[in-house]
Amino acid sequence: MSKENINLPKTAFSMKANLPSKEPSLVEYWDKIDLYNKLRASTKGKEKFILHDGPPYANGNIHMGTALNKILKDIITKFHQMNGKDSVYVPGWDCHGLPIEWKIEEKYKKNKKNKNEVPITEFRKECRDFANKWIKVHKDQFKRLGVVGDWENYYSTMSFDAEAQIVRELGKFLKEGSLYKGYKPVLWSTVEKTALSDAEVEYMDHTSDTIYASFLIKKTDLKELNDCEIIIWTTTPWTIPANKALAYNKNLSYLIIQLQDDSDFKNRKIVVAKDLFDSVIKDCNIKNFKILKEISGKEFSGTICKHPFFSIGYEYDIPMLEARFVTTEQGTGVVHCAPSHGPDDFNLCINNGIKALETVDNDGRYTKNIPIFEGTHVFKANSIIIEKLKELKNLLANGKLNHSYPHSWRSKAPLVHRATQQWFISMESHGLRKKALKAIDQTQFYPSKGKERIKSMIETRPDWCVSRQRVWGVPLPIFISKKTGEVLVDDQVFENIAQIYEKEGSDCWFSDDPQRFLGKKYKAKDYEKLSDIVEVWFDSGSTHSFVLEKRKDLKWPASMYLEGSDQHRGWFHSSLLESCGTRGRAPYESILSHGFVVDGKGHKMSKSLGNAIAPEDILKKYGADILRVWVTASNYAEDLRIDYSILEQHAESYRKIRNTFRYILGNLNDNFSETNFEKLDLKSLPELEQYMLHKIFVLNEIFQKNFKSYTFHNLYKELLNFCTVDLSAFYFDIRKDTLYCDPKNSEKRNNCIKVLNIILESLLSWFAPILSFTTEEIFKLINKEDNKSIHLKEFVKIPKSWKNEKLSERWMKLIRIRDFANISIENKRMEKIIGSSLEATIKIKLKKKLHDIAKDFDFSEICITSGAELSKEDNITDEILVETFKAEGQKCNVCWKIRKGKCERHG
RNA sequence: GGGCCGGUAGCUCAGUUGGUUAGAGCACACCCUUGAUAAGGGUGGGGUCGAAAGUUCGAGUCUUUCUCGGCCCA
Repeated sequence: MSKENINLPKTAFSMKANLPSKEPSLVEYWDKIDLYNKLRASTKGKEKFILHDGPPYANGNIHMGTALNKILKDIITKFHQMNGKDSVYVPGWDCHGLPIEWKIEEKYKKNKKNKNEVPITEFRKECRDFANKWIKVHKDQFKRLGVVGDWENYYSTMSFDAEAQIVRELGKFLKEGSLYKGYKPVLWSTVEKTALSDAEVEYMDHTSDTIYASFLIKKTDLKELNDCEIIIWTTTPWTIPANKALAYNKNLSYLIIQLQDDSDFKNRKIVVAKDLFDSVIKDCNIKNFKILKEISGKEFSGTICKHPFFSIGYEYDIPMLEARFVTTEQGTGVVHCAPSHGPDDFNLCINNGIKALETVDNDGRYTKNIPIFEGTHVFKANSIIIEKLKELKNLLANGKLNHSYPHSWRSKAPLVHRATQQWFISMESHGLRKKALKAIDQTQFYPSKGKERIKSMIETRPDWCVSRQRVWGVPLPIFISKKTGEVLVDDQVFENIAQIYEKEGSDCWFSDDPQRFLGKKYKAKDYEKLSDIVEVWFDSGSTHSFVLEKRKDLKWPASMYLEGSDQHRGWFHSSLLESCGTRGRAPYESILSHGFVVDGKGHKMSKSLGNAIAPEDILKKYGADILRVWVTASNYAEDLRIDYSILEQHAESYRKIRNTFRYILGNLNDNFSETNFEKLDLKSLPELEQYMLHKIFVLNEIFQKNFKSYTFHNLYKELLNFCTVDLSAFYFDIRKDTLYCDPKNSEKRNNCIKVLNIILESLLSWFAPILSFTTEEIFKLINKEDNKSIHLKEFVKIPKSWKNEKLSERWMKLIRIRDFANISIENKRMEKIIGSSLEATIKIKLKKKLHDIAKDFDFSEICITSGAELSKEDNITDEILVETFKAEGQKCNVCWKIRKGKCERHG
């Protein structure tokens, strides 16, 4: 007998995956067979599942976070598709905004070209080209990950119909009256010359000048305060000229102190909070002093001070105002208020009838409203202000402080608060906050903690500032009457603008005659045309209107929005507000948020730490399916760790899965035949096969449960365990004998082949959304027809009849006996009495109860030994006792079993 | 600095309403196999659950503080 006479596995499915070189050809294949449209056709008319793509910014190569995001989206889309829904995925890109504008400006700077000399439409064209270029790059990178979507008809926020629809959406807010003109301090970058959104600000350490300055009391109701000086502390001396008020806390105690050191302040009386007294004394190096009196903050009421620059033209009154935001964390317990330069200051002043003026221009220079210092840049003003205070003897002390301070994320330059004219959507005027909170309650969150996160943000957020003083964006469609100062609100005008944009885009707003937009009803000379653009969060917040609503293949609201957890403040947030403002509900039914990709130690990835991994490198080394395994096996509710050792581990489990497939394919000789699950005659199968079908039934239940809760990492673990524990180490190992050594036409072998077919079909469908490439590779091997794909299949439907708890319980007991046998065999193996388990014969002693269950089974088969004797034995300590002996006799050349005399099967 | 979330074996993850010696797979060690072979099988050693304190008859599971990490905000 030789190897030719037994049925050894044979397959074209290689053990080595070679994913990096194999995967790209599968991407081509999907393109070639037009998989996306085939998918649409295959589920036409079925219930839709719409995962609306959150648009990535069309700039730079994708990073791990993007890869994670897209793979997760693809997995979910495929799951729903295979679950029988029409699961449509339309990818999109976010295109407007500062980062691209900045890139183009940099290019100009390199070429020594001045941006202001370039026509605005030309500049915008370059921005558009830039975005288009990156969309193309991204598209290929996403496809390489195995992501299937409508790549030919993607959406972008800069498409003409998007720009048109954004105008219509803004029109709705204008018409309603919730979009209003405001005058508020915003964080302003004097480098980029623009206001920045929250997302564009980053906090970094910064060393500021600090000063203790004095404000002489001019008028007070408390006689002890006469001739006293209020001391304030600030880290922005340059805001002193814009000072309009002082804030105190009525719940604090304050001290009046007479200074006695030899200095400018000798014998002068100062006032500071009692709790901060020690730190002020220390900071200002005060040695000799006398505490004259302790007063309550309440007693400041009605007090008026003089500006420290009173004598040089700052002659206005500085009232003291009560404010809760004054604390004793640092400073003096009195806060200097410049309404143009801080939100707290602004609110306090406006509530007390003090208006903010334009004190600093776009470039960061003092305006004419700042006497003496006009034209000075605020970043150069500190030393000048400090000198002037010193000269006027109103500087008690100065120093430096290193603290966290807002910077531009792009230029890294420090920012300032500056009052500018801006356009806001009110959270209150038309109940937007209330609507949004209600919408959150009606939304399903995965994981559930996302709900509280976005809720607390909506509860406390201020009005939405939607204007930007830039050029690369959708222009605010606003005309202001020169006569009345009123905003023009007319549906016909908005629609006219929208229709123009639909044809040619929004560039024309900047170049064309305003009359064109106004139509015949109004005269251009009566109106001022705004040149602000809409902030980009409004763009992306409107995607639901120009993608979900406009496309016939989609539906509104979306079934799901899926992004990183930072988008609770980003896209989830802006989409919610936009949609609640215009349509009264969220544009999504559910939200799935994932954590961030961090390195193997849980630290964030950064260039400076050198711990970042590029998706590109992983694709080259391992392939996309390994990356997809990493996504699936990780718990996205938390941060996701990745490094090469983690990937190596996932690659290892991939190999296990691949070999599981390979074993099946080998024994089927790549001849797959589909089984009618419902018609399968269970009774005709051996118990072991029935048990495997039961296992498949149970696994399918677990699979469905985890799919519905989107807990893919648990699902993957179950699949992997099935492959390793139930198949490789158990079923496959036991059935090798039958598969290899029984005749091809034997009933037992055929039954096993039947089950292998079922296992193959099940595993393929379960793994298809995850291992999109590998399952397709296998599918192509076993399906000779052209133009087919595993992704066009549905998940297997497992008949309830496969469930057999009684049989399962029985087999769990048999497996326990097998475990005992293995330990006994291992002992003999360690003693070098036997090598392979087929060299052993075992004697199993069982107590009656277990014996009754086990007596009809052949344990030489279950334990892969040459012989097994079963006996009833009640005099044993354990329930089970297994003894192993060296099998005696001759080894059969075919099945390798050792028998005295001839082999029953092979003679 | 504030808010939220998290820290269970080397790795990825389970641990139901607090209750028997904390689980799985992978990795590791040793052995076997050479008819899944750059594969396969068996056995085994690893955590006291980020740290401390507290509540309780009893805590990975509740409370507080601290620490580390992440996200968001200032």
